[in-house]
Amino acid sequence: MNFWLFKTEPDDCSIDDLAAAGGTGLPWDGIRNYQARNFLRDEVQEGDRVLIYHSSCAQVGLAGIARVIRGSYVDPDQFDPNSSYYDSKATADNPRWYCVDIAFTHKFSRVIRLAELKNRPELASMVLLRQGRLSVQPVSSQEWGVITKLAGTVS
DNA sequence: GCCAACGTTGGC
DNA sequence: GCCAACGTTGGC
Repeated sequence: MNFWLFKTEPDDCSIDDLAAAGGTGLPWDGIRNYQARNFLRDEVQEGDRVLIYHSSCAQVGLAGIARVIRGSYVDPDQFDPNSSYYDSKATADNPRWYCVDIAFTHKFSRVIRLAELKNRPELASMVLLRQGRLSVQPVSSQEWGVITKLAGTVS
């Protein structure tokens, strides 16, 4: 069982949207970055836990927790010319992009702000703080522990 | 809206 | 394979 952080713009899909989707969860699709794709395709597995990060919004930071309920499968949007995630170079025989399904588990009682994460020496090595522009990234079990403690959540 | 930091593309 | 030009992410 591994830990991850997924970024999302809450205007697009927020922790509340995930909660509204219930146990069926939502496909985490539209990832079009190779490094993120490789994590999704090769490493993210059913049962893994996911921190939900809200980006490009008023309250940037960690909003809650989800669980992977379906491991990697081919992202169908890449074949749909009407989708903004369409990729003309992807074929059924040779798909480029993958997604997973996740379901809501927990919403933090407050957003743990990016600034707060930056202030924590224990979190200095978080991928989030060291590398920009990566929307799917690993989280260590130690970092997970620090963060859930900050959130006042045991999960 | 600005802009820094990165990723991708494409000419050579 | 290098690297300049360009596009995107994402905090502020």
